[in-house]
Amino acid sequence: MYSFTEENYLKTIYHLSQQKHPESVTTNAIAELLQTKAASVTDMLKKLSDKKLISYVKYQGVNLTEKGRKVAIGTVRKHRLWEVFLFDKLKFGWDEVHEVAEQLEHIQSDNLIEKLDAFLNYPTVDPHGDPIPRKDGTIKNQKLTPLVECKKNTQVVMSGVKEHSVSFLQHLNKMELSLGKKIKIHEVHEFDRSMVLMVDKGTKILVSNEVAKNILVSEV
Amino acid sequence: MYSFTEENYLKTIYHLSQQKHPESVTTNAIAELLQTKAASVTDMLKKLSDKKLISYVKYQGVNLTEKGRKVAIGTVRKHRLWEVFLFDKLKFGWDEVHEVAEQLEHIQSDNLIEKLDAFLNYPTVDPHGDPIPRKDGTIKNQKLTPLVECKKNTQVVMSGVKEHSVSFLQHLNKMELSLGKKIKIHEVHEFDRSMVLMVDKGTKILVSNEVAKNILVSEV
DNA sequence: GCCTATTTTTAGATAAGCCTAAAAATAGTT
DNA sequence: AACTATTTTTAGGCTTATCTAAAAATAGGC
Ligand SMILES: [Mn+2]
Ligand SMILES: [Mn+2]
Ligand SMILES: [Mn+2]
Ligand SMILES: [Mn+2]
Repeated sequence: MYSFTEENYLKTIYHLSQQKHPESVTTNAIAELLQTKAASVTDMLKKLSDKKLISYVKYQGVNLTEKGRKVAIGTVRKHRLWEVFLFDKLKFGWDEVHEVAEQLEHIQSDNLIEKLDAFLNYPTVDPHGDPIPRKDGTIKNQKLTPLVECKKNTQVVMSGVKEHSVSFLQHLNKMELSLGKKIKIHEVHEFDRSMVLMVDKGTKILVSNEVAKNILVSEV
Repeated sequence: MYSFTEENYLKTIYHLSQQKHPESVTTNAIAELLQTKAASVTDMLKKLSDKKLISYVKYQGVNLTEKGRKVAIGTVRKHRLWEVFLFDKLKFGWDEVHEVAEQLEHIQSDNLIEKLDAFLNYPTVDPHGDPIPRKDGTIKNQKLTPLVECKKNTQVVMSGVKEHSVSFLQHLNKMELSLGKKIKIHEVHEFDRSMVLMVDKGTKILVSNEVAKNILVSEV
């Protein structure tokens, strides 16, 4: 139905429009996320606009139409289901799944995605804790709190990440921090806002403020 | 490493060179299998030749080089592993797997294929009974016999198909014939060379000569 | 050896997606 | 309101993979 490239653009516009609501998405922002040039983005925006997938006014940025939003969410759904497959079944690391899912998300077969969903037992979140859109396009968005906002002595569960970069995920691997771990905030250092955590009742570990800002937790 | 299109051309040349040995593969044969035009094929042959993937002499047809054969076999390996995944894990029918595997085979990640292979428990044949090339490029080719060559009262196991079309596979579904079934040749009608089979010691079924020619069997 | 049907290649276009460089529009500052 | 820095678009090209139509090569019959 839609090309590899069109799906990538729509997904990118979708992600950007989630970030800075309710502003329109800019040409440069798209170019940066897609690692391409602004001129190329303008070309594609015209094409997507012709196909009624976005509403686009020259120089004013873009917004997804309902039609475009459906395609974008469908692509996000495919991406996250594949990530679950790679992580749960093939034993990829959570730092490795994104790159491969970036390709797999463009395989065209509705039947494939439905069967994959069933095979994975209808997962609701991906390996990074992000929600998997349902087939009908709805998304159950559970609000997660940045670890940094938690007070001393509270008990929480690590449930997501704000930053998705490979280097950040690998850093968490080294710290043996992964989704599902029970975390108790043992101490918060005033000086640099670093936190001492008690993980799964094991040894205490220290995380920097930068790390604590990018870990998302939920109540026990 | 190699594009979607290049992989498809190399795989097609490989399949054609398997069929009619030791002749060179012709431009028209490639065009027909790929559902494209001869002029387009000539363009691609030049490109593949420049990349030393095929040996190509104008008007004389093509042959894969060792380098090209490796890429082709790698693609066949990926295709058949994905078919096993779709059939065994996602419960696709054997008439449905080819189309989707045609896309999945182009996902670029050596790691993915190794992990998929392990997940599937290192299968040796795909859902059509075709051998899966090993990682090192070797292929264990067990010789299968066309059912039509079997004599009355012999007992065999259905182990492959010669024809891979969706309509033939669906016809076999209707007849409840699938890989692994034990077949005893109960009778061979002289008139139209149709055969009466006893399947899994159940009821007798009649298959036409056309069908019997395209079923491959091995000894019990 | 020549003629003809068939196959294959060349020539010239097209479409998608990308690029650089230049021009135009916008937004922020005075 | 005018100047300027930044953003965005346009203009013109490039690459990959296609196509149609025409030209060239080949193979087979006589
Ligand atoms: Mn992608
Ligand atoms: Mn994810
Ligand atoms: Mn393919
Ligand atoms: Mn197969």
